[in-house]
Amino acid sequence: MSTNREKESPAFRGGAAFLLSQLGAHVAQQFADRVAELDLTPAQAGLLRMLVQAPGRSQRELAEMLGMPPSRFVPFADGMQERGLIERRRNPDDRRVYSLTLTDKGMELLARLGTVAKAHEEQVCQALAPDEHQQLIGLLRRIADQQQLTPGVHGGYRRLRSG
Amino acid sequence: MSTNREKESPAFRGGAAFLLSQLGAHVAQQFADRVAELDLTPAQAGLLRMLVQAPGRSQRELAEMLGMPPSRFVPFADGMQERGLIERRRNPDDRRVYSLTLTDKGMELLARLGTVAKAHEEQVCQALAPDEHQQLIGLLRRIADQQQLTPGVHGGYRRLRSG
DNA sequence: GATAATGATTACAGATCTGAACGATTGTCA
DNA sequence: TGACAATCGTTCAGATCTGTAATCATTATC
Repeated sequence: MSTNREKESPAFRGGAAFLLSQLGAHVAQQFADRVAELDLTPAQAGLLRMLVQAPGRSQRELAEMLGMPPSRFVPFADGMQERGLIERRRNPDDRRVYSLTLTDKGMELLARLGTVAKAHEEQVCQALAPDEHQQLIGLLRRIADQQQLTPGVHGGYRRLRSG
Repeated sequence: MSTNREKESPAFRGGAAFLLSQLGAHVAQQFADRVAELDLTPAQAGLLRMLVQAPGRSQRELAEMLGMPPSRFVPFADGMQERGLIERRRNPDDRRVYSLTLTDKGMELLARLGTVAKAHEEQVCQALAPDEHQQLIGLLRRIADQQQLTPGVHGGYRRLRSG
């Protein structure tokens, strides 16, 4: 039952899981190329998006969402602060935590990021008719929900863990 | 035109490009966890698949397909050879190149890998009815073709390049 | 008011990546 | 034939990246 020529041929192209992984890596790379023109990495772009969705989060929460250890988040946020994109503000209620927010310059860049993301979306889905495009989004959201992925948060800014 | 509450809300969950990237990372991580039980990394699993699809390729070709520099491919192949999964054979016509092939042990492991991949596919697409599952595969293949991705080859075993 | 817990940060050691070089072999061309 | 360039596999050193654990300030517990 392992040599059916008909059953095995789809395996050469992979099922949905393989295609998602393959396309995901491809799409992520293209996005990285695009945002590089704004001097941003995908993780930096992700932070901008996260800060506008829910401002005032602590660094630990943000690091958790981005899938990076807090120790790595510090120099990561440093760079964005030095560029004037984000602001660290001490929380008056708990002076241990920093509340991170976007600066005006950060919001400006986020707007340009939106333009880039829109162009990227269209370039990726060129092959699809508008109704198919919506169909795909629907299917992907159903999977994302069932897999309990946080909407709008991309935890993939880490290397694949083997354990 | 940038503050339509209706138009902006889907952006919070992301379009198809974001979902593909998010789900791709998630699915790739789950696959990594699964194949780890076979003492394999995703890249190693990919090499096994590639060798059965088209045996006798040179290391340089394989490295190219996997998206890693030849210098990194060498220790990568070393490990698999030491485990007796692949074989390096000098090409009689061109003694510079090695032709890599699967050993019996490698093919055996590849069979177990197929079982793992099948279970993974079902787990990923739990949320979808059988016809939706096929629909999704169809849409993803159309995109993959249009984006000129090599069928069955996952070039994402590299870090995201910023340039 | 002493002790434990938490957030941010730093220090450090280990893994990992990259690009340039090297030896061996083959193609090219006078 | 013989010099020269190109290719394949490989190695190596420098740079980069990554996670763990220790440190400091602040807050919760009791």
